[in-house]
Amino acid sequence: MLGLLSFGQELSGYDLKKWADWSLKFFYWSPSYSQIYGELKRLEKAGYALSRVELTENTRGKRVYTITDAGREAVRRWARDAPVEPPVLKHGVMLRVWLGHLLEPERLREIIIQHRDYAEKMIRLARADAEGASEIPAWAYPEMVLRWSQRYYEAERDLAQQMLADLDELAARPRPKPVPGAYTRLRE
Amino acid sequence: MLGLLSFGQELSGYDLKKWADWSLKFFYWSPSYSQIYGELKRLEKAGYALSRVELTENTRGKRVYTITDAGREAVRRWARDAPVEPPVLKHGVMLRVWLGHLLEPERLREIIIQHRDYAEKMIRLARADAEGASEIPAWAYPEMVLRWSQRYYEAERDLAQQMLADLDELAARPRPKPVPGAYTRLRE
DNA sequence: TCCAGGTATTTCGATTAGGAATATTACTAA
DNA sequence: TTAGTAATATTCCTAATCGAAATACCTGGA
Repeated sequence: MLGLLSFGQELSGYDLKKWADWSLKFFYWSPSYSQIYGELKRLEKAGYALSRVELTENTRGKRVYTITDAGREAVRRWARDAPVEPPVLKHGVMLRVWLGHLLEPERLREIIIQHRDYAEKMIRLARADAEGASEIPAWAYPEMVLRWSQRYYEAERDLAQQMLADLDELAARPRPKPVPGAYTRLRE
Repeated sequence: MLGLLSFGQELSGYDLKKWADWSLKFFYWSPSYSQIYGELKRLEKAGYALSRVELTENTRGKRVYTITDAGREAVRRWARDAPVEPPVLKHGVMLRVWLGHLLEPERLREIIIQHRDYAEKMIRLARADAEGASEIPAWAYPEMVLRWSQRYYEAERDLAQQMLADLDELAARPRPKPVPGAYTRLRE
């Protein structure tokens, strides 16, 4: 949240959510509204953000937040000093492949193909976002991440394609004789 | 959890946790103990799992669970019919790059290098796990996922390397003249 | 004038995380 | 033989988080 505010604009909770949805979609999840509004209050109490109620003519008021120097210092400290955590991945598609023994091979193929198509969609989205390359120096980093995202989803697509090939190879493989009791000895 | 049980062994909550930690580490998170023990009770109540207390000589008892036919049918249904959700990614490293304007360029490099090293470690781990390729047919799918994981982390490593190059390119880039007020017009 | 859709925030229950607490057993080294 | 620590096994508790719905207002178009 402080990271989003660190670009310098005044933002409402609603803005924060929309912007997080939009800008982090390729590499991070976006917190829920309840999370955001609660956190904004805590940030203000902690002195990391300041709010005021914006009352434009014939608009209902909204509370907008700006980051304070202390807040900027706090994100900066986090970005600089927090331990580099490994990325968190929850790959439902791979979980399904992992449970391949429960599915018909054709259904498994379909699932992987759907995932490949999803990756392709993400490539197009990232490419579209990367179009409007601006001259503003602060945007240089988000743009770098956009390029990374493009390549990431290209890799994801290629990986899915590879897996389809592996699946064919598995289907063609001569079946080894079943060992008696094999399934109960799995943990050795 | 049902997926883990679907391989056929009797497992305790503790086993479940350890096995989840070990077998899903490349592509999925592992639920917490509290989650697991609570869920096991619910699964039993729902008729998806059966438990008994194992009391070997001079061992303290432990409750072990097996999957029932209804349980097997439920995971199978999930694996087959549940909508193919996009993978969830929380890439803290990219979040940091995105906030690159808050860091010294050298620190950013260090962070990316650490991430590349992490990817390399994961490649080695996946390779090591893939070594013991078994003949047991049910293992074929986990092994496919292992191969996928290897390639996934290879891509992650290459992507990090690319990003280091991009970073150099950015540093070498002639700085555009700062536009007055540019930072406050970011949202247009 | 009506309705859909976007803006803006709050509320609530359910889920999940994650660590501490509690025991017991197994292994290792002094 | 004993002391210590690592591993096994489960429970408990608090805080974080989700996600969906509820509320309400504003705008634009049919």
